[in-house]
Amino acid sequence: MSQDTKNPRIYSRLQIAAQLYRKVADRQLVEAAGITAPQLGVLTRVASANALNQTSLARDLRLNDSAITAMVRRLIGLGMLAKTRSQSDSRAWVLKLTDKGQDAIDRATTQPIAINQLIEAELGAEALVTLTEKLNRIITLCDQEQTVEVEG
Amino acid sequence: MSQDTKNPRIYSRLQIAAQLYRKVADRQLVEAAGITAPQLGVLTRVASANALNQTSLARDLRLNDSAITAMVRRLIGLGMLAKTRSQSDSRAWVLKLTDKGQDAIDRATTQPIAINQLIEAELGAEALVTLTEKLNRIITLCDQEQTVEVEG
DNA sequence: GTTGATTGTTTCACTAGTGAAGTATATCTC
DNA sequence: GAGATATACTTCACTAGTGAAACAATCAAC
Repeated sequence: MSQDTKNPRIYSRLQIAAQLYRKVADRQLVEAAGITAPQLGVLTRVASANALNQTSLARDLRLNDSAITAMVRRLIGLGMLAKTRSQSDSRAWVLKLTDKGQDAIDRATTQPIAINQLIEAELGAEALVTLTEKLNRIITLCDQEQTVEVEG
Repeated sequence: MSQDTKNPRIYSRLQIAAQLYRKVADRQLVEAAGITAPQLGVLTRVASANALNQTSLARDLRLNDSAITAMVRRLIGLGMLAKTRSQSDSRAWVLKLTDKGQDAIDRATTQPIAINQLIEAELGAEALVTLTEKLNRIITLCDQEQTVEVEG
């Protein structure tokens, strides 16, 4: 009984926070820009690079190749993204924003997303920094565990 | 450019940390106990209650009713869980652990899950507490945003 | 005691992710 | 330059979640 209140705490808090944050952010983002939070992540990455292929995108966002395949398909379906064959490597695609995709980014950055502002304001700059640091620490530890498993 | 390194930082760090943590924890848990982390969450909740129905379970874990329907179906498929009609309310099911389900919990609590121990050890007790507090703060803020939206 | 609202559960269509296996193109090596 | 290896991407089957709509059983009110 005290076991299931000690150990899983962090894990489950993290899951609940991430899930809930995404749910609320999605709702507000879809309202403001017609896209979800993960989709905005893809679009902004494509916007800031200048000839991105899917494998690099996957690495940048720390996602699976197949997650990117699906993501890109949806975004093309929404008319936010376009892909053309790379001239230097005919296996690869070059991803480009459409006007509609740029528009979505603009709307998402112009209209403030309430939940982001609320969390930033309530936690304060300092707490945000230490929180980010701890999350990064967790990410690093997970990465280590993964490589250990693969090698061992 | 400085915009997409400022605002989405927290959101995306949180998502990446939660996703990665789950991936690693799942791998180690499946190895140790034959179940995933969310499944362990369900089983331990069922174990600690004494006549749980799905709606209460959903509330406890902060999940959708339909997520529970699917979760329970999978766990029954694995032979970890059983459900019988409630005698007091014939719409509801009463969830019960099978021996195999109890066994999975035992194995998950006996064999330490490396990633949990690593994170606890590396962050330290104090940092864990403040991290949990901040995650709870985020959860509360998201809850508020949700109820505001519904009412407004 | 019907009638109407609420509650417990399911189904459906969807997003978002993993991992393994397959295909096609590039690249390295001899 | 032919063969082995690596890389870019897709497909498939899966877990895990959301939200809306439906259905049946219960509960409250009249």
